Amino acid sequence: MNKKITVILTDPQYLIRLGLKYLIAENEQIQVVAEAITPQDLTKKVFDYQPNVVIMDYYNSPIFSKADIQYILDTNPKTYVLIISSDEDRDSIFEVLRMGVNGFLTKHCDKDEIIGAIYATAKGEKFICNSILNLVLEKQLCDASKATKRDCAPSKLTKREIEIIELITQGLSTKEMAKLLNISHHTIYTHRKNILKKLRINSASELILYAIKTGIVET
Amino acid sequence: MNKKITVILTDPQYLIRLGLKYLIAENEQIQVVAEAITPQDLTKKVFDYQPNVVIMDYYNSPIFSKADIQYILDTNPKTYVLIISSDEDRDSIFEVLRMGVNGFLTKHCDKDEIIGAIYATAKGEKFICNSILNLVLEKQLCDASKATKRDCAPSKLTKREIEIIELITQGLSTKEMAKLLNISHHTIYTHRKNILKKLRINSASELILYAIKTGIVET
DNA sequence: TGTATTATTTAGACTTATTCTAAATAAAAA
DNA sequence: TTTTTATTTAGAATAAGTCTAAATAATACA
Repeated sequence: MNKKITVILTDPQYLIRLGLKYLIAENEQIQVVAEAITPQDLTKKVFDYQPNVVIMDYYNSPIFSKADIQYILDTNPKTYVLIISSDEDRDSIFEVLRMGVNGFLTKHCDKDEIIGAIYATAKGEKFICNSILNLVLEKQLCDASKATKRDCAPSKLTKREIEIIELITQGLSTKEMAKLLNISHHTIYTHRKNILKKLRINSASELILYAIKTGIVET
Repeated sequence: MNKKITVILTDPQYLIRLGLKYLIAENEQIQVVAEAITPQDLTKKVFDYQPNVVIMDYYNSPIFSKADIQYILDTNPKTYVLIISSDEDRDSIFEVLRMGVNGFLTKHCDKDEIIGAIYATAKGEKFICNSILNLVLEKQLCDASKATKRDCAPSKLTKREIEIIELITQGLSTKEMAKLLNISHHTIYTHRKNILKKLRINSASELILYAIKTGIVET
């Protein structure tokens, strides 16, 4: 009757994976069916195993990007994502929660909270650990108009804009970019202006930091 | 004749402790004799058990202060400290290394590296994992606060130049920097030119990446 | 299908940022 | 003290970036 809850682990920290594995091994209702290291690896294994839960880290410089998480959620309706975050950085928490993940823990959570979160996530319920919950309550996800606007995050960047960000972080000058893309240097400026506006930032430095944080570029 | 290596664990993250415990349990030569949560707890247990190795986290807001580490090292000559750092702590790496800890890992290290580090640390040898080692080698900077010079390579960059880098990575414009430092904007340009020349790079982007890599600035 | 929306592209006039050359002054080391 | 290194600066020339405003291309929508 009660089928086991199947789980895929993706945390890049070996010790965390090991700890989780033993923790889960103590519970007969939950079974780790695979571990994944790369996004490609993960999407393949999610497809193969159709797990109930993917347990995933979320660092400042995530190995698994938001797009990866989104893709998994979109293509596997029965698979839910449980984030175990290493930090309590507010901004990334809200970003992740908006993506539609079901569980959110920190690595300071104890055994009961972790097991509880796995059960809840597998059922498609939300589970957010206390320390995170406090943060969430402090600053409501969307302050005022939640009914119509489900989009209080900074506007999404277009493909071209992300391309420009990549080139910027590679240190290319505006002219070089224009030449490379065979477009006017004015276009580059326009894109950049829109990027800074969308991200509500003011400088190339912040842009690069953003790119690193969101995993657009590798450090 | 081969006595077991005795270890005390102090990491506040439950999963990390659990992972370490199971990892160590697989190795007959190493034995966890205690776990400690608070500094008082730790100093008492170190005194009681006289372990070969104390495995300790080091976060940005450490539960165990530098003074705690120093105290343990000073009062227990046969006890060595192995730091397992979360990788966000780049700035503090150098601080910790100067304190005289013997081992330094990140939580991304694998089993072999961890076991190897415990062995090395227990013998009083140095063990620094590869990712940290690279950082150490890359960073040719002494911090401004009169660090002992033998501990880090002589700085290629001057104090002022590092100051400029910090401001650049904070996203300040040249004019803002000039105003802040009460110097001509030309001076800023000169510094920047020299910085780029010294680091053999060509753009602000690369400079920011450099600053992030070497821990001048946090991501 | 046509229409609205969004993304991508561009120019010209204008402003600001940066480089170059070259050197003076200050601080530290030999 | 002398020498070296660090920090500072200016003026002229050049390059980079901004602003306004809009055209075109691609996509979603009904």
